[in-house]
Amino acid sequence: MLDKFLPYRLSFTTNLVSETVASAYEALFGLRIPEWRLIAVVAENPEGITQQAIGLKTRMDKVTVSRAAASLIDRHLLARQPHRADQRSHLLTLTPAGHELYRAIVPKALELEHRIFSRFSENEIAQFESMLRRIDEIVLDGAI
Amino acid sequence: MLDKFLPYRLSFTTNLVSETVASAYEALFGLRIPEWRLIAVVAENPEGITQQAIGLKTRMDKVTVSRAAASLIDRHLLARQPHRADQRSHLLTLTPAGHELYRAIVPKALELEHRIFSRFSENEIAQFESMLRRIDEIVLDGAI
DNA sequence: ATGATATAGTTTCATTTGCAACTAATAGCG
DNA sequence: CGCTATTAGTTGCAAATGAAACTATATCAT
Repeated sequence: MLDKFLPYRLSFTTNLVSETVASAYEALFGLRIPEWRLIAVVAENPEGITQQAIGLKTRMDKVTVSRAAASLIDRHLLARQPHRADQRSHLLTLTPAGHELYRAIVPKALELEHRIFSRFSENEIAQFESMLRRIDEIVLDGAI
Repeated sequence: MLDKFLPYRLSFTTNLVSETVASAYEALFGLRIPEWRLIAVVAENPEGITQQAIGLKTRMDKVTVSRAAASLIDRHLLARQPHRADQRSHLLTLTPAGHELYRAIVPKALELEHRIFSRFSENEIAQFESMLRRIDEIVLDGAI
């Protein structure tokens, strides 16, 4: 039963992968997963992005986002720009050091991904990703 | 970058699915995920199984297993049999109430799984599971 | 046998997590 | 405008997690 139960298998595999990835980021860059996610999202939104937008995109709790942001700002990897349109929030952007770190992480992340999926063809990888997204859709559509 | 990064996608999807499953188990049976896993594993090992064997199989921390077992024993869903071969451990078995609960959960779990994967063909489901297992192999083989 | 080392399981403690309450700013409605 | 309701983000608190220390039993080498 359990062994063939897909939510269990999914969780099992994800834990394995996440542990691997988390310890690599920690060892190489001193970043935890939420911190790395913020760096990546902010890097992809060079015009700046609010914490709540990050939360929406990644489904991370706003508390998690808040704490990751605070920690990165402390370390001068992230900066807050005033947000004209809504002064409750700020726009997060990367500092030069943040950019540099991002550029250093990306190739390592891709390399790691490549190793984890080393026995998959391009085609299989695409298919796997598409299946994950279909599951997301189903669950998010509330078809539960 | 992040959006296409497979360890991230995997974690994203798993979180969605796990939240769904966890709240269903909690609401329907008052069980947390580790507790449900113990019930299932013990049900599949009617001759009894030790906590450490459960930990090995499921990769749950021994503390998690210990606490889930204690809680289930408190609720008379699980019982400890003496373990002749090694008295540091016990063999966990289901009580009649535990069996009954197990028989009640299984169809609900399958139904939920069915809903989550409703847009997948049998074939796709098999393929998805096999991919997850291949990832497990790669990571567990230390090919990282 | 006897002492040294290892293992099963529990307990303790520190860390992580996320909900809920809070603060500050905004939006909507009279 | 001015009052109420809502939202962005932080802080406080309680629950969940896991590493490390601990207890009890087992194994192994002499």
